[in-house]
Amino acid sequence: MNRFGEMHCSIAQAVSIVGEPWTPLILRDVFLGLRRFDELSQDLGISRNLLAQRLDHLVAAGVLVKEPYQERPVRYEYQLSESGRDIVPALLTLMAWGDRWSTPPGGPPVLLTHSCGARFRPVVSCPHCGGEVTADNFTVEGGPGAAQGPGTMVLGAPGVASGIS
Amino acid sequence: MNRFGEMHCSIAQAVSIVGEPWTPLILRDVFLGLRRFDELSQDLGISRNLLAQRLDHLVAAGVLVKEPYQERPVRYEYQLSESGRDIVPALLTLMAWGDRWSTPPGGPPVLLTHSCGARFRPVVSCPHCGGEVTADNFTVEGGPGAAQGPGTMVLGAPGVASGIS
DNA sequence: GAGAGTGGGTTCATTAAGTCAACCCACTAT
DNA sequence: ATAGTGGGTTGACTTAATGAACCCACTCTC
Repeated sequence: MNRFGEMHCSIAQAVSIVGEPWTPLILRDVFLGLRRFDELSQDLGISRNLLAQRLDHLVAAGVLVKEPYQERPVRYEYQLSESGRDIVPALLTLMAWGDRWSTPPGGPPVLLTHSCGARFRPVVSCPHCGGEVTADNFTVEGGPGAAQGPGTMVLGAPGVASGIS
Repeated sequence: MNRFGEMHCSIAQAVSIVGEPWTPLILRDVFLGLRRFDELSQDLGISRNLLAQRLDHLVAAGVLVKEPYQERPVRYEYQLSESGRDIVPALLTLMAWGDRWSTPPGGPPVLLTHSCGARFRPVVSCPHCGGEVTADNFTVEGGPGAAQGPGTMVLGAPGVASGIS
């Protein structure tokens, strides 16, 4: 796609797909039930050609699937694919951060309720111990796919670690 | 800043700050220990004027702080502020998603180790029950700050819910 | 004390991307 | 036959990103 897609960094990979302007909001709307071109166009106020381009990109990336919901005339709707559904929690963590650091007047625009019944604020945790992950309590090191290249100098040297203030 | 900042949506708020091209990668690098203009410029291969602009933006948004680390001549370094440190877990979830759906040949470029000792893949969970949050097991509803406006139609009507397939 | 080096930028011309309004087409409903 | 709907495309205009060059204050080396 763009140059981010060529970097050996999973953040860059994710950014090459969901880092384009509007894309996270398109995914949010599709998740929330808006599936048709015109609904998205109206809700977001995005220009229609750009919306068409973004949808194409997301379909090509496998994040959305485009399916006809009627014949004559053929009409399409967009839905989240498996990878699209899998990115929803990541969007939630971004939302939680936005809520925390730039809450609009009146309080948070949305509230979340988990299937356990609790209203919750999403946290990132370690699946082994269940503890929350923060900038201070984990380390990073180069993995098997680490490589030198643009955007990855800092990881090129295996063993580089961080965190644990 | 841009039009995303005016939307009544916390995802849009987050996107208005970290959704600009390069910004997530700048934050990643600063977190990993690159703090100086030239280090960032070299690692990312970003043009220098754009890097300067992004750093200014991030400092203005309170995500980074700029501090002199020597006098005569004055030299500055950038570090994560509290809100900057708080966004790191959100970047991890994006990274995990990138790892899962577009792993580069050779495996994931980085490995994470939690303070509990386990090598882990970050998951998003509900702090009350500890259970993982997926696209299928939570609901969304308009909160006190919900408002009509561009980018928020779907949330304007309180009570809109989703999830729980 | 002349020249090279370093850190942290700014300026400028070129190219790519986003925006807005208008248009198009296949079909349906009235 | 006319108007409406869904899902786009086209084209002119404006904004943003890129790459290379330049600048300045200061230090280090000879």
